[in-house]
Amino acid sequence: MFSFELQAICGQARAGVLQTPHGPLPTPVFAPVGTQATVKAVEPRELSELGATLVLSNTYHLYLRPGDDLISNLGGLHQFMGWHGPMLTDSGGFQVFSLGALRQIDNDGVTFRSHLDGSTHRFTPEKSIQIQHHLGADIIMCFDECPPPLDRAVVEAATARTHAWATRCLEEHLRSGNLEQQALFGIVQGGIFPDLRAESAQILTALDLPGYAIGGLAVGETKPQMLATLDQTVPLLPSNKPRYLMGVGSPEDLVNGVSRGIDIFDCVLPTRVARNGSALTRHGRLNMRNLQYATDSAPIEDGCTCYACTNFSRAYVRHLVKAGEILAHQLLSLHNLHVLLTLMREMRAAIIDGTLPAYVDEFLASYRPAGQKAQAPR
RNA sequence: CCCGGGGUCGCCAAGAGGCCUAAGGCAGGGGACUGUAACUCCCCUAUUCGCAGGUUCGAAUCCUGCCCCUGGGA
Repeated sequence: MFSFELQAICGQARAGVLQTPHGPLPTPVFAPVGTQATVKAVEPRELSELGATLVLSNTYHLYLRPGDDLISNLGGLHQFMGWHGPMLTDSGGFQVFSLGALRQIDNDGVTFRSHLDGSTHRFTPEKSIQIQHHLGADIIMCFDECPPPLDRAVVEAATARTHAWATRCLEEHLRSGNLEQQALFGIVQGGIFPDLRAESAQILTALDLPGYAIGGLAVGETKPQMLATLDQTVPLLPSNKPRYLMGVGSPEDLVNGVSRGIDIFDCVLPTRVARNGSALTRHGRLNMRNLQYATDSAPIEDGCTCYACTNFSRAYVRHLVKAGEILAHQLLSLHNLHVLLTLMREMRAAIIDGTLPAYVDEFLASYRPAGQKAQAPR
């Protein structure tokens, strides 16, 4: 279980397959985020139809509500949410820091207040692993501290803590005897500081975990800083194990990540942005509220084969968005996930064909990142 | 016809002589969103207060006339 086999390598990029208890997971792969045991506005059936293979869910949220023991008693997270493919749970570290009010960090763990009712809770590395055992995802994550990436002193302290916690996570995981059901991934921290990243990678790889994540990116640094950190950090991770870039990303981030040797991504962006009325396309982002789409009979994205694009006009989608209709969330989430999942499939094929560099060049040449207005080709 | 009430941004609505080149909300226009606190956040949107005069150093605010809504009575 959890063997990782590389099928092809193209530059730094790899195409592989990770074996999980819920089936083989071809990489590179993008995982839609289902924080509260649901990918918002998307049915598991639709996820399958979109070709999603890995779904991320969340320790912090499910611990607070409905409770990890409840989920465990009902047969685990797969059964509970009706997703029967590979699944990954985040450790709760990121959420404790981004959501939990009045958090107090010490070397043993974190005390925080629930964002739901203000009640006080405490996560330790052991607790996070125990919760993740209850949930039962195929891939579970070490409890880490995700600091703002630019403040060296803060990053240094957080990285040291993350290392100590990783050891405790592994010990707790070993104690559980769950090694055949769940793979525990480590998380490299270090912000944008090469020496801290190197130290982090070295300490964590020594634990010989079945996979490694790069954490602490896309949280405030610039794109060039993120790419430089990837360029520097990825080669320090074992090449025979999956590499996971946490919380990323946008279409261009996926392309840049895959070409730098990342195997797994997750991101709320496609579904969150969908709920706020934006469409991702392979040329850039479209704000579907814009007046220019009011009478536009073209699909969201020309040539797209998703359900939203093959059945509805921009004018209709804009109407749904403006009217605050739930279907707007559904159609845009579907489309945005389709764009990213298709992108990943195409890149995987290009790696196997050995044509990834050309694919990447072509993609980036016609892509305008958010902030620069995308063309809306007719 | 008589007696009241009212006319401030597309809609609702503060304001009652100088702080009004007029609050706020909605709608509208634009932007944001990267290990998710879905339906959020940020920016923009009336030199003008029914119309015309007048009083005043100064009027959306006071006075006069007219127009238009609205309640009651003939």
